[in-house]
Amino acid sequence: MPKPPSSESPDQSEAFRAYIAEKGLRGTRQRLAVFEATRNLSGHYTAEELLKKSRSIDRTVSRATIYRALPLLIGSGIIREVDVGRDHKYYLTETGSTPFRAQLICENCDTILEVDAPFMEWYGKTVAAKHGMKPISQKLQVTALCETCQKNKLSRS
Amino acid sequence: MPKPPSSESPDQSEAFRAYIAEKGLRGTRQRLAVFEATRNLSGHYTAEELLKKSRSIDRTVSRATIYRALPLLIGSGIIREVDVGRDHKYYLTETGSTPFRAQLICENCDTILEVDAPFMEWYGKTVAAKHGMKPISQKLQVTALCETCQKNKLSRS
DNA sequence: GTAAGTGCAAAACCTTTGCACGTCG
DNA sequence: CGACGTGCAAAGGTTTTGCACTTAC
Repeated sequence: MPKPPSSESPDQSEAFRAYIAEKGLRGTRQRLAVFEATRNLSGHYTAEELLKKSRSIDRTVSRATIYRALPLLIGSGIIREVDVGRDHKYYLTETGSTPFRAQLICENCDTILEVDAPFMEWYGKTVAAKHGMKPISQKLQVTALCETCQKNKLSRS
Repeated sequence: MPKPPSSESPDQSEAFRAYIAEKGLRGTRQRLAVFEATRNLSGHYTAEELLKKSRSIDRTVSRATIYRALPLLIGSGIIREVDVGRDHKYYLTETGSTPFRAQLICENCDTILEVDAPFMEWYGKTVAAKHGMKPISQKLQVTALCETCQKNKLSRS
């Protein structure tokens, strides 16, 4: 049984293959490896972490390929980009929940919590309409200090 | 009339001098020039634009000084930083309005509109508290397509 | 077969930093 | 005077790109 216990979402995989086929793109070994990597990652990860995971599936995946694959994965709804203004961006494998989510970020340890914020849809529509604009997306982020870091800060000062 | 119509806010200037004095810093020629530059800029500007304006007041201001002055200006409430995930950050001279403002950004032409969003304060407090966190700041941004760009996009395709 | 995709390494880009000199107080 | 601030230029670090080689279809 040389078959490793990896892919467990043949449907999502099909969705991805369908997406790239539809766009006239190619299902290369590397692209499929990067896709596979997103299946095996949870939480918020960086491009670098995606590269590492992808390479554990296919050693030939390069950093450039990761960066070239990211727009495809985002466009096909496989992953979501989360930019919290830090040095590097984070990515998140989509799980089918609302696309309207806010981020609660600890300023000290950079931990990110995703929280549903369905009213964002209404807010975006309303505000955009008020200025004759067509809403595309909305972003809501709360920077705070988590319990652990609150204690550490206190004991430090 | 050789006197140009520049500084018109002696009180704000005092507030800045007080702030740096309070922090044990120095009121150097360059710092005051950068401050003065913020008085003569409106809307969203970049560090580079602030440098240019500052140099029009004092030729000796360097790019490094701008970047070193920014945290001071932000800390003293003179300007506010607006990071919309573009290549460079934007800065905005404070006018005394609510610090709880959302940004409405045109995805195509990058124009930024500031809109009051007072409920952000409540939202931040509530969400943070729900996770035992202490809120620090919140950010709400709506990406959209402005009227002009909507027309251009249509006529282009 | 051929055009899209890939790896490598260099480029890009804003921002930060090290260092020696200048200057505020 | 002495420490803080400055200019210059080089470094930093993620993401992008040019180019020649591969490869999916």
